[in-house]
Amino acid sequence: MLELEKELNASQIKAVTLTDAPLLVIAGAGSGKTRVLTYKVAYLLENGYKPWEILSLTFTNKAAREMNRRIEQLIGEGRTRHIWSGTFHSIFARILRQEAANIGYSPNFTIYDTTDSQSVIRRIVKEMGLDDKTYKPARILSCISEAKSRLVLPDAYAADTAIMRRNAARNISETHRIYKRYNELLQQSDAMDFDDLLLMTFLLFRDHDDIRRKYADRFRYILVDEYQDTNYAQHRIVMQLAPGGCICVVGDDAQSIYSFRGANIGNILSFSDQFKDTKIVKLERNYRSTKNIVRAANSIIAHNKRQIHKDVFSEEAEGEKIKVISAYSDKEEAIIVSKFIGNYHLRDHTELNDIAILYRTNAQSRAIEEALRDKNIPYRIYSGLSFYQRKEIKDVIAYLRLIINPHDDEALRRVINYPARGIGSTTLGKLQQAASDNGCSLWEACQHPTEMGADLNKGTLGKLGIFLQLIDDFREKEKTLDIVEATKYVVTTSGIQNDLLTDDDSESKRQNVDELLASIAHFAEERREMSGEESASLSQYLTEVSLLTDTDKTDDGSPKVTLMTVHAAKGLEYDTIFITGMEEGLFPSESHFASSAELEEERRLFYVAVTRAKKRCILTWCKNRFRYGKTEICDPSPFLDEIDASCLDKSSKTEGAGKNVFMNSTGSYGTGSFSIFGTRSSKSNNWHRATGSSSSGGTVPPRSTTGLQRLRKSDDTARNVDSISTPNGIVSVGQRIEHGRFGEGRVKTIEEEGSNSKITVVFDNVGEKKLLIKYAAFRIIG
DNA sequence: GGGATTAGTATTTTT
DNA sequence: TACTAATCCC
Repeated sequence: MLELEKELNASQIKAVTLTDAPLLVIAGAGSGKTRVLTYKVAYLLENGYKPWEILSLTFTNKAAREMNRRIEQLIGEGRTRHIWSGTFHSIFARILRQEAANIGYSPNFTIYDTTDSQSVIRRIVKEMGLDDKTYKPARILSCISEAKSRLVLPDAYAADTAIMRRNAARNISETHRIYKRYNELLQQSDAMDFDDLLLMTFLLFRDHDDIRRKYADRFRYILVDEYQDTNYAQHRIVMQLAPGGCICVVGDDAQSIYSFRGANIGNILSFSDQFKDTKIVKLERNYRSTKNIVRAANSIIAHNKRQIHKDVFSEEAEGEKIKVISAYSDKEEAIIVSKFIGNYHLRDHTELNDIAILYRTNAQSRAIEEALRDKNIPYRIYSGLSFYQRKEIKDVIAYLRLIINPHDDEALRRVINYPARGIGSTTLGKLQQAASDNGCSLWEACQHPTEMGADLNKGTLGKLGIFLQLIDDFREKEKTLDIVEATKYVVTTSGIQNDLLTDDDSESKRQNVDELLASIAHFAEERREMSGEESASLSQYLTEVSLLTDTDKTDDGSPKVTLMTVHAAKGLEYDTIFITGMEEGLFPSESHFASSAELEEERRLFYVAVTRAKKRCILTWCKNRFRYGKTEICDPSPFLDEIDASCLDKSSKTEGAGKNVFMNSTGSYGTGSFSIFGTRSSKSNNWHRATGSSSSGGTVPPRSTTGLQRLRKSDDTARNVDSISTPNGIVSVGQRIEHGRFGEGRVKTIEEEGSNSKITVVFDNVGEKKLLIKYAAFRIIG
């Protein structure tokens, strides 16, 4: 039985138990939003709703997982399995695969990522003979993306005079033709881009009311998290699915920071106009931060005009004042931050895991990384480039994509001559021409090149034939092998393995391919656990991977300071937060001075940054910043003046500035003075990036065998041992550990198998599970 | 087909 | 400055 009164405050209880009217929950920062959502699901389940009648939509995989974990914790594992819980994109991809026949797609359609989409556009621009200086792929794609997220199809796009006029003004008046052609090519390749997953779902429901009704009837209750971040398409689909208003959306307009990606703050501001008789519940008590931080944050956001009024308050301690510190340069700024961290760690015993350094742009991380390295402070960094964006990974995945969907032109182009097999750009050009002449995919053109008018010589035809046989062979093998075996087969047979082995500096690439294989194994294992299916399909894996980002990658959890952009920090919290680069033109970003709407978004971004802090918040800015190869003179951010002066530590300003003069003239501190972790060889990768090539970097001793050799060896060299070194410390048989999802348990056996080492653990509540050390999130408790 | 040079460009990026 | 992508040349 749920004990709501004990666990929740009055407005939280209201948000949980109100189920007979459309509900808008305005959840201030740190107000227990996830708590409310999980309790609400539990409450629904206790009040007659079946798991499969609940649809829970989030924006990130991480948020989805966190929700599921906490619901399980609340009501036990078994009952959550059939809840439709996931990201908009993954849930809709699932529906679209099920209903693919109705919209002219196959159930195995490919999901194109941004790179694939841009490459298609690049080709179209070339094909149409347009100037690639003005028709830049990224620019055009963002136009198309914007149109799709507003549910504007190519014909309507071309007919929209406002759009056409705007495009003409921007010198890209042919965009509508590119848009149309782009859609044709995607359809022909049996592929959808990210925006299509939403757009197609909308069209499916709009044009097939029986199908819409099927889902609308099934989902008796719908929950949507982060509603301020929904775009128009998502908003409309939600309306299609919840015509009766059995819906609860949760969000905070003050934390809307993704308008540049189409998020429409209006969706939450006007929610009650869209759904009749909407009830609004405001969660205003902040459980996260000190009074001082909440007051400071309120004073910042008060400068915005467009918002839903709320009184966020804290009942926590008064807390430290916010420090504002100026530095002479970005280098000094970094040194000051690392110095503070050293002090906090030594004097106040602040855990490194409880500290985060935030910045507006990724480029700012470099100086900070250097300063932290100098002081041997370990850090993890969430940066832009995803593991899955790496060339070697994309290559392998392209082969897998081709197995599932041979019409996937982008995958075919990627691998037709990798590894090199003598099918160069000339041949590809001819095939491409044949394909567009015949309105078919490249794959079909490859099947009958001569008939389709591609004039290839005997030798080339032979090479092409070998390639086609290779892919056919893969398609055959895929039917019988499980996904890990199939992928290994692809890596060895395609020649990728050989290519990576003959290249001396491919060590990290080999490791990455290894890691990919491990992640596939992990995926298969997880699927077996979750759904009880015998084996996961390649198609499922590819869907998951294409909708995955690097922030979803697991980390070993060892003590490290976290570095990331403010955007990436949304939804997270830390005891101590540094916000660096508080300069005019950087934060707020200079391109945002033009419109007040954009300045308000920057201000919300600053609000998000400050409200990440539980106890301590330090703001830094530099008088000089090195940008684009030049040192620029900077003024402090106007946002600094917007903070209520009573929340600021007055002494910090002068103190910081004074010291900087000293540091500037001396260049740096001695490296040993803040070496809190002893000296480590800079070669050993103690500070590996979250997106880095090796997830076992600092703790597992380096091996001399190459990645692929190790991988194959590890299959038959698995042996049982008594203890093993893991990123979380040494684990021995008989020890107790705590796992993020399974709770506490005792280690039964350990299989040493290189990077694929596993431990078998008997969990108190969920029984025996095998965990892959590399990925499992656990800690030793005894 | 692949290495080397050069030109261009540079927020934020849940999917 | 530093990275990527496109093109050039062998």
